[in-house]
Amino acid sequence: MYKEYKQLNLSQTGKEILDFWKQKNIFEKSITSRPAGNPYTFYEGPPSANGMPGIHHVMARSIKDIFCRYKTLKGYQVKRKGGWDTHGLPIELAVEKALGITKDDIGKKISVKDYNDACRKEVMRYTDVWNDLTEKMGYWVDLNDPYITYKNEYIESLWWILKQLHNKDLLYKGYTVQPYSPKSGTGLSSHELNQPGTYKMVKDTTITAQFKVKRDGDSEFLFNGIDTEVFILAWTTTPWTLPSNCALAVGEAITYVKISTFNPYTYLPVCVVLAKDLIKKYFKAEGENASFADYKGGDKIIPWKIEAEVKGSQLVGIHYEQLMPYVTNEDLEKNAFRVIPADFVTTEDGTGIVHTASVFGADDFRACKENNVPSVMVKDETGKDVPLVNKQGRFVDEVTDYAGRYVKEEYYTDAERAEEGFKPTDVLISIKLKTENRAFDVKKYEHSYPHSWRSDEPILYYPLDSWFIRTTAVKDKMVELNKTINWKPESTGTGRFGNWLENLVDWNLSRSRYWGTPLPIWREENGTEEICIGSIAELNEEIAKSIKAGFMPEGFKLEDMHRPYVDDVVLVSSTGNKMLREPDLIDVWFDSGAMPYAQWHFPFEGQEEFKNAYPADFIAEGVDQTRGWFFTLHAIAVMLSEASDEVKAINEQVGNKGIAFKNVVSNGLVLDKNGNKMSKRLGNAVDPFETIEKYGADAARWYMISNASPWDNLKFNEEGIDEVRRKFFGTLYNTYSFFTLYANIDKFTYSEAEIEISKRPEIDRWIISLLNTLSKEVDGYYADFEPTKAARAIQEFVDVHFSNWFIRLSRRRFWKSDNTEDKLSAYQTLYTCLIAISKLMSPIAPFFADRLYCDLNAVTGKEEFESVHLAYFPEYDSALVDAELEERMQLAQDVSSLTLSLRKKVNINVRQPLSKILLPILDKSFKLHVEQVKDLILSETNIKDIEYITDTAGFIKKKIKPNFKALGQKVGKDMKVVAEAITNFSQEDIAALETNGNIPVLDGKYEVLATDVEIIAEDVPGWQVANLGKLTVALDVTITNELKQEGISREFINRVQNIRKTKGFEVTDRINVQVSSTPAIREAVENNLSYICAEILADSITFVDNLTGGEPVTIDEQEILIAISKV
RNA sequence: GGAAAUAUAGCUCAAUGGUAAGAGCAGCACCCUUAUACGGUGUCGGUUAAAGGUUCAAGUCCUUUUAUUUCCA
Repeated sequence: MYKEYKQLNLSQTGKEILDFWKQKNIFEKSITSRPAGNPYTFYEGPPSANGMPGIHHVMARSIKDIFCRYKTLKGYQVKRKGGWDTHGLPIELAVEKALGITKDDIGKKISVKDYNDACRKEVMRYTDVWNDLTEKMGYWVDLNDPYITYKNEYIESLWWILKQLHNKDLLYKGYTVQPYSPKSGTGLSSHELNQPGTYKMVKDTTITAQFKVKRDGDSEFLFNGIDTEVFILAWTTTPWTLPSNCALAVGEAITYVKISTFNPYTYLPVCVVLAKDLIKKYFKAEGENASFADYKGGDKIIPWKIEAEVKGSQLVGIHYEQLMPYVTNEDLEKNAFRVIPADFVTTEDGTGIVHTASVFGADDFRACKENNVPSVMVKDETGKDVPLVNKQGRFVDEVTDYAGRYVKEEYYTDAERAEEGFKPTDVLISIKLKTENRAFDVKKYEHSYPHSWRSDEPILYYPLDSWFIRTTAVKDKMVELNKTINWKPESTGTGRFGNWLENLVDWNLSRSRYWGTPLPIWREENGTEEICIGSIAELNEEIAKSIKAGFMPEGFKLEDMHRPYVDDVVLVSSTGNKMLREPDLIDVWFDSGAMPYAQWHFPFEGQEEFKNAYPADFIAEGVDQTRGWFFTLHAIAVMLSEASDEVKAINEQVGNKGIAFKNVVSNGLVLDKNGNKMSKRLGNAVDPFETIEKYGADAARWYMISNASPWDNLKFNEEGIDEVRRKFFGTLYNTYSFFTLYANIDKFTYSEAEIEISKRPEIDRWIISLLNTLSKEVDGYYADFEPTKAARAIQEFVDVHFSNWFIRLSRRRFWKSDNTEDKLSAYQTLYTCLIAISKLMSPIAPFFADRLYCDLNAVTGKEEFESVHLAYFPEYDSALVDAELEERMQLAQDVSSLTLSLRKKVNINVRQPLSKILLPILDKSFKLHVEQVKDLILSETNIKDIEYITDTAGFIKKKIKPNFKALGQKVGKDMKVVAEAITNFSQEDIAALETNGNIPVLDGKYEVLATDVEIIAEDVPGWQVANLGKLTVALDVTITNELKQEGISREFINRVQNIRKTKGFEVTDRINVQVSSTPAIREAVENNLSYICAEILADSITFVDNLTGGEPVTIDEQEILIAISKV
């Protein structure tokens, strides 16, 4: 007996199948049953278990799961090692929140050790929840032996990688300009800067400074027609950066003007350059072209005059005199103090020319680097280059006038600021520039400026030491190899990722934190010697030397590679000096990007595993990982392909040019149903557990996959899941219950010999043909990482073709009580489809598919596998595909549909038989095709016969339409006239074209062939007619007395069947019928008695007057009574 | 500011440059059913985000703009 169910319950099915998988170790078997020599490699991007999983994780993981399951069906061995991302800022923040501390308290209120212990616990906090979701959603990944990024082995692999890079000079120390708090002496992360309240309105002294143009070949044009000095004006809100000025930035497309006027403080005649759009900010309209001769120093109205206009691009390259020449050198004189182009320059405010101090602004730093402008720096006591402002925020001694002064007023204590004569440094600079004829405008200006959330003081943008990976050294290779990676969607690879690679800068690895992978670099204090440690063994060797040198205690052993323990390690240099570890941690993205190597503890262990799983065939994550995981995987793989002999050797063996993954699917976001981001705060986040519990994982997965391509954002709507449940799973479930209903009655166990496909009836061969076409299509879609197309194709097949055509039209074949070959054929065909569907859908809906597969197979034992996930993908057999058959079945569906629409139009319902339909013959093969599906059409539409007519009698009215595609090449620009001529063809013209095969148009300019047009039989005068494309159906609506009686008989059958159903009779129960009837109905029933009895399984129908206890029913507006009883 | 994606019916999505822009869902009306909470037929619903351009022909190609989103700065 096939298992029968009361109703579809996907949630319950999911739970039961999950148990079944666990008990029978199906996941393990899905791997061990495939040959190790045929691997398909998947990398799991590690999630962080310190946050709860959301519905978007179900999305991302469904995609991963689908392709892994698909490849298993295709015979590959797909190992899926799980992983956990355990380091990073979110974990630190969670711990700080939980403990109620801030970063400042680390090392004070709480020891670094306790802090790190707390992180270690925090990071696996929701592991159980994650594991639970993984199981319930049906995501198969090996959680028994996951890689965990905080483990010593994992970190050791990272150190090894870093050492490979260090050996090839791909790891170096430099600096970046970052937000910096002098008070607390630390850099701030962008996260910290994004805290609410960090940006505040402040009033700063601002200076529009005059930079004196050097007169030379480049600048000569500026001196045309004037006899004063020429200055470029640049505005700054941070006057303290002026001694560090090294360039002026202009927008190349911006228009600038040269203006003659007087300096408002020295009253000297000057000529200044600024953006044309900003003239009114600096000059009063009344002063324009006023008399220069009449001007006296101190006049309110200062005369001015535009001398010339120039484009920014003309200014580029002009040299100017250093504004505040405290520090200079040969390099600076030669390469700095010039005008450079920059894309960030606007005419929003200031002068349209930006004062650039490379070490005190991120944009400045970048622009100067791009233009090879050196920075204004001094040497400290160790000979290292340092900026003119020290780490406390004070000017260095070289800036003689302000040596030791804080650059920001807020860094002084309130007492100091209250002292008489106290002036902020910015003000002192202003005064100096005013007297030197170098300030054009000085005023207070209120603007928003970031503050440190710790000390509440304005931050500085300041150059901080950082360790970098020289990714730019392998940029070209990264770009080249990226072109060999298959991106889904393609645009993410060429666009977002490709552009990112084109504009690659060196990877800043440094993070000033506590919980993360420590940088394995020890340095002498003066920086002359450094060592990069690549393994624990190497470290121990170095420690031994250090113990010998007396720097470390006897017997020291590093148990945990994290801080603070690792900071206890002091090494000894070749010259006998102490070497301390560089205090930075490395970017957590390096952790996850190194997982191909570190997950196996390569190269210390797992060489075989690594070799068999490198590179990945397939990875998938959200599109937000493009510059995260996707990039770090790619970057590390490409660098190691250059830097590591071990990796090079393996690349050679496996034929890898240096990539980490071959195929990558980057999925979009999951939004709420209104297209808003899901967030806990807004309360619109969908709980994945609730969803799975309510609808089942299969419905959720199918919905997400079938609804939109993975890379489009998904607007998650619960109603959509319900629709999927009803429409797809509901329909499929019904096809299964239909099968079991009759198969159990007939004891069909597929024990009979297979009926040859060629001997099966038309409809069976048709659905088998479609099924094979479907298998091929779906296979192609999965192989091409197009799960949405696969799901939609399966859905369409199940709903439209399988359920609503094949089964509907085959129903009668199952009722027949005798076990004919036709019936057997119907069973075998239906069964074959169900089994194939279970396999095709199993990657997307793994639970229901397995239930379907197992329930069927439990009776027949036709399949040798205990789970659909151990089976193989349906083989496509081209011999079973018959395109013509598929075509004519389509014809049958279309003719039926048109006939039904005609019935509706004239209000004759389907139970009323009609004598015939009329089909105009379009071409010779048409009639042949229709004849083969005639019976299907007739029974579906309840029509007695089909007649064909040709147009020889001039009976049919035809319509002609130009075929634009065919005509386009022929007539080109004459299309409009030709099309009009064709549309205006008379019936005779059309007839002529049909008989001759061609007809001239436009006085013979063109020959129109039959293939250039579409001819449709539009109308059959006097008949009810309907059209669909080229197809036309005419219906004979005459109802003879005989037809009428047959119609009544059908109504009668319908009423009896309804009564059977309400009375709960089995479909096999035989009955006796008593009727109290009108004469008309009695006559109709008696004339069709044997037919009716056969349909309703009646042994007898007797007519009685005044029947008691019968059911009242209405047929043809006549009331009668019917009583039925079991025999 | 840079890069990318998306924009088609109330909703979710289709539509090799080829001329009536289609499905499903939802709504409405009628019908069918010894598998079906299914289905059928009809109806309602569109300035294909906007504006230019290329072309005999544009939802589709090009340019600009707008909106939403993501990543980077």
